Amino acid sequence: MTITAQLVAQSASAPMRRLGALAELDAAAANALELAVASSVTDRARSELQIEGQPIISPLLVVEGWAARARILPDGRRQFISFLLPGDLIGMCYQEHPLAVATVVAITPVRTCRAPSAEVSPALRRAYAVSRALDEAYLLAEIVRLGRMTALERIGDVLLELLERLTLVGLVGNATFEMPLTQEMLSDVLGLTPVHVNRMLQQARREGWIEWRGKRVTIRNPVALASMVGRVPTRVQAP
Amino acid sequence: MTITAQLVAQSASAPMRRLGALAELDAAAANALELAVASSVTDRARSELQIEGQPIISPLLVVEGWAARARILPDGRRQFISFLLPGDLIGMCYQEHPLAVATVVAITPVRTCRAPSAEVSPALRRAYAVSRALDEAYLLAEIVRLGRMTALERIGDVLLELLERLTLVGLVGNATFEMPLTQEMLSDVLGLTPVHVNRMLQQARREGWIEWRGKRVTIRNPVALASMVGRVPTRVQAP
DNA sequence: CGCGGCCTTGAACCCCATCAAAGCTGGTGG
DNA sequence: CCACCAGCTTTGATGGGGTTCAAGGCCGCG
Repeated sequence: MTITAQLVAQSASAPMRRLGALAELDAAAANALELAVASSVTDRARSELQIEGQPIISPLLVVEGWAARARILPDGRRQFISFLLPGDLIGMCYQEHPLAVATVVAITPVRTCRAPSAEVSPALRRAYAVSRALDEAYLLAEIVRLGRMTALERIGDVLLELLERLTLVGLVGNATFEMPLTQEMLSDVLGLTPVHVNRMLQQARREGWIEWRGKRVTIRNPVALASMVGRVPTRVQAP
Repeated sequence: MTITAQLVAQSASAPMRRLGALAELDAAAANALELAVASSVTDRARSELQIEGQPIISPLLVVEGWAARARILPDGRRQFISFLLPGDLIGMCYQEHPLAVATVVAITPVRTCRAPSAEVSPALRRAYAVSRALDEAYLLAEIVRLGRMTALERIGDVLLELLERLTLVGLVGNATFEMPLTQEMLSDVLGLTPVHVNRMLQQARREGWIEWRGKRVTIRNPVALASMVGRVPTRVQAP
């Protein structure tokens, strides 16, 4: 990679970086993305970008910040379905009159824009398709975590997933990344209580798996941790 | 519905019934489906229709029988991701060179056929889109089950989901349906041990929620059970 | 009649939940 | 610059939901 290309990559928006990593984008796709990102809006943390059961007006792209897809049971129990990171698509459906199947809440202030139509370019359509396949793969991973992993394994696995996904958008350096989640939010995605997450995190730190100070997380030895929790890199298409 | 239309509906294949319920099919779609179903093949129970990490040759339609998507951890722990029922799609992706993200195992002898291309008709494409959206909604439901429900609630919820899905294909009469699952398979989808599933099933029977004799399951009062486990009908598009 | 697969039962244990309270930290205003 | 406060993290004690291990019972089938 040339120095100028690097600079471009650094300055490009997260959606551009992510979708560009998923499929080779042509000029039409790049232009459409740049245009879309230019008119992005910011929502406050805790605001709801989509509400379960409500119609989806337009699919969105996360430009900056974190969000989560959540479901709430009638008695108040809350489960996070997945995290939405910069570059991720929200509510991209192909059926008519789509309804949101989960509520999307902003974890940090979140900047989003409307996702350009797939019609814009075959390259963009391909990128969307891969993105969608990845989304589904991560849902499966979440199911396995919740169904068959211990608390400690869940924590290691979800952190490795975040590392993997943030790497794709270029937000990781030295196995270290910004982590805006509270322990309570982690517990909501891991199907645990905040108290137990706290204790297991302490153990993970004590045993030297991870470092977590302030809002920065470092995974000490990603390869070793991956083999410990039985994790393999997520792949949805043959090279 | 006229009597002849009913007869047609009864004699139609499961994919035709299900996809026809998801979107109004035109003649092109119906013909393509009929043609595809005509050349279906049967796999023995326990055989693997797809293997995690392997390329997907062609998307399939389940014509008859049950299968499951599964993931196995290195140490042998197994988690079922979802059940595949008659009329369901398997491995329908839009990216190039797709890889299977889970293993598909036959629970009963399973008859499948290649899924006709979406190019065949806009109606078929619409049906596929709705089917896909439903699949995702059921994945979310599974995540909530595993993350935030008690064992008893998980059992009630998954049985209601099966009732809902089988109703769509016309395989339910009087809240009763054929249930080829062993308790071990149920435990694999519910993230529990077979022993505990057994005990909770006994409780569910004792308290009169369900009846389960041989391979037939009856849900005594679906509406009451739904409100008890906090379940709402799955909807992915506005009317 | 025997056998394999599935269901059932018992006892002991442990992981994680629950409830409650105390420490910490970063941001805000005086 | 300090005091204050809200939100987050940490800690302790206790209890329960689910697991584990092991054995026994049932049933359909060859």
